Amino acid sequence: MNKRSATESKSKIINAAIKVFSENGYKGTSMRMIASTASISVGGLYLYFANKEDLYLTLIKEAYDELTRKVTNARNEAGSSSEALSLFISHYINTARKNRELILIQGREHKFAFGMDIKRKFFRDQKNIIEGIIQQGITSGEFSGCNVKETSKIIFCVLRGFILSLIVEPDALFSPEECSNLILNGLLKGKQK
Amino acid sequence: MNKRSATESKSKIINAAIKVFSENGYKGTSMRMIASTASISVGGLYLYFANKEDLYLTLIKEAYDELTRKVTNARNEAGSSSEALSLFISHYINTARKNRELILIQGREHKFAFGMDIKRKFFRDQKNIIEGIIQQGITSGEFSGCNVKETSKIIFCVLRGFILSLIVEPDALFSPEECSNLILNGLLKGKQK
Amino acid sequence: MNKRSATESKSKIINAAIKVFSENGYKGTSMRMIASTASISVGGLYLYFANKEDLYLTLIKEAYDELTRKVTNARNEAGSSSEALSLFISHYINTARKNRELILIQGREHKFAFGMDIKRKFFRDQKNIIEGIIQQGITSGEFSGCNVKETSKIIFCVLRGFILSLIVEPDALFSPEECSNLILNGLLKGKQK
Amino acid sequence: MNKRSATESKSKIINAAIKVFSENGYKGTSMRMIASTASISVGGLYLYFANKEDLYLTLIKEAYDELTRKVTNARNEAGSSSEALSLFISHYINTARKNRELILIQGREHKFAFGMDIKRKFFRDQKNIIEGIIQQGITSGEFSGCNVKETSKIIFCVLRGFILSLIVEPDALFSPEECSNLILNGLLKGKQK
DNA sequence: GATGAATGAGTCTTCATTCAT
DNA sequence: GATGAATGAAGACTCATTCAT
Repeated sequence: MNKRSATESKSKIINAAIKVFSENGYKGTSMRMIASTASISVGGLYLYFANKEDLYLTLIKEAYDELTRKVTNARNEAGSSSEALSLFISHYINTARKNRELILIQGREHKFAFGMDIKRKFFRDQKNIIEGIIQQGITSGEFSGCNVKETSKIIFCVLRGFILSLIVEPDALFSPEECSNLILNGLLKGKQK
Repeated sequence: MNKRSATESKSKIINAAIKVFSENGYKGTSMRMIASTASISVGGLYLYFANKEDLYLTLIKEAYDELTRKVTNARNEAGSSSEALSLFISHYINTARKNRELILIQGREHKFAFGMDIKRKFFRDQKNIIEGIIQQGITSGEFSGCNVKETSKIIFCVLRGFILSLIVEPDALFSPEECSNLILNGLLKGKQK
Repeated sequence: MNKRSATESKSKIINAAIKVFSENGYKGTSMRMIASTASISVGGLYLYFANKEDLYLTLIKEAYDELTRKVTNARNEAGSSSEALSLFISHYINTARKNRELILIQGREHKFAFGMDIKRKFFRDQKNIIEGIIQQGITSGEFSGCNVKETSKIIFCVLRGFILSLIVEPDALFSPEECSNLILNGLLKGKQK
Repeated sequence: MNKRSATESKSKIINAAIKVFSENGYKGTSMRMIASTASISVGGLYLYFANKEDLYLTLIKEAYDELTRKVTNARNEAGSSSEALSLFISHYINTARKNRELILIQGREHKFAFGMDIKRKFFRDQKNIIEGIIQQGITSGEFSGCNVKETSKIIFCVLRGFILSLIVEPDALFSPEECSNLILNGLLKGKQK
């Protein structure tokens, strides 16, 4: 019966849960797995979280909030729209890379019966930020007059795909710079960079 | 008690399994769910598949093979590299859209203890095809001299993200044309289309 | 994996459940106890009943129905009101004695969160029958003009107490005849029997 | 961290336990519930009672003792046997009504693995008192010559049923007077009251 | 071939009890 | 005295798998 402070235990649990959930998904993770990873008893888990769902939700909420905070800043720091988009992309990707656990964002195996409101809000927020950047670029004459909504969906999908690759297939990871470059300039020749 | 031919039963099971797995994930799907969707008995499932894993593996293998077949053709049908890439993208996306279940490809909730070899091979194949198209475009002077490996990873990530969106958030879906356009031309002004 | 017919298994479970619930109460009974008493696996229980509550409810419903049926007949078979009451009492007590499990009727340990509607209806029905008998006895001049409602409550309480004694303290059981006698004649001397 | 005297804490716990046990039964009551009702820590409970069972036993023992004390007096206060019986009944019922928690006496959900000796002794004592009253009434010529043992069992059952009704179904409660009246005079006409 | 009753290990969750502070 | 974090066994329920029919 190791006596730890409440906060210490809670953070041990959170870290363990992030690790185990991200490796095995929601359904594939048992409370026992989390407990043993956190070096705590099964019952101990329920001292800090009402149930498995609550634990999971806490996790993704935290991850979302952190990413949203960083990414929002990106927009404000930038001089031009190109720069804003590049910053957005690299913030997003670097945060995801560091917090491999962010993959949770994309968790999909439990039918989204819960937590979907959190997730949807997050996705909407992200897409709005991208749309804002692109719209501004078009208005300022920096970007060509593309379909804003479609384009931001595509960009968002690159990032989503990146995160999924973090778990599925680490070799698939690319650098933020190359990504910005492709999105800004495209593949075809004849664009003055 | 229905007397069906073996193949008929097997295909009923496969279709049911695709539907149910794609909606609920691997862990979220029970053999009973598959059986009842296939209008067959639980025991009947084990007449055609050794176990749940075997059934799942059969499924993704088939889905992969079909997509690979279609996508490979894309390359051969095309006149230019741009066209090849556009065809690849639209084949990929349209197939995925039609076979919503393809999302299985990306399924991640069961620790990848099995089936990972199949998946990895599939991913590698896909990326090789894209790399081939890009390389050819550069060689022929059609594309600018980008980093082939990185670029194809990014393109692959868009597609992967698209598939994930199929389940997660249908609003996020974009059109293949817009996607090809962005990838080919980029966002910045000043490219003659 | 003994193969029994569905009905056979279900009745084995019901009998086991009656026995175990009546001995240990709702909370004090585990599904494992019922399963092992029924010589069936734990999972087997859930083939026939959705959950513990469902099993319990089925039981008390059946017990109530049987008792109500028997007791209703009592009234119709009797010639006089005295006889009707005596028959009611002996039917009630004998049925309860035979189905020791009837005690479930009185189960109280789970806060009555469920099943209370069934129980209440049963109690109301029983009391109505007694009231009917007493009222008729008064009308016909057979009984003295007592407070019908109060009196039937008291009689009902004797029966309820009898059933509780079945579990708590078998020595406390009395004969239906003596009970009828006391209720009809009272303790005081000077009544011509 | 409240500094209370030991006796103060102990009585707070007892009161809380009476309340909670009587509402939820033995198995339905958790130590945490008692602790929080008593505004004490979980660990604090174990400072005064060895375990849950000990706490429960202390409770029913106290409740029994109180009732026995009151009811014993009844006998001594009375002039006649009729009066003694009436007093016994009203003391019993009124005490029970006031201490709704007395229902614990009848608690049945925990297999009676423990506490049964206490309970049995209590029941035996009560019945002996009733038997004594009846016997005396017969000897003195006040009561008719009924079967003493059977009759006292029946009377005891009315009281037991009354207590059970306290929880199960408050509408079923009757007045002590009516009860005494029925038991003394019976239902049939022709008795001079 | 096909059925579906049966199994039992495994899942989430609760709770009496202990003990470092 | 008092606290409350920690434990682990036990409970309700699920599900992949088997097998008698």
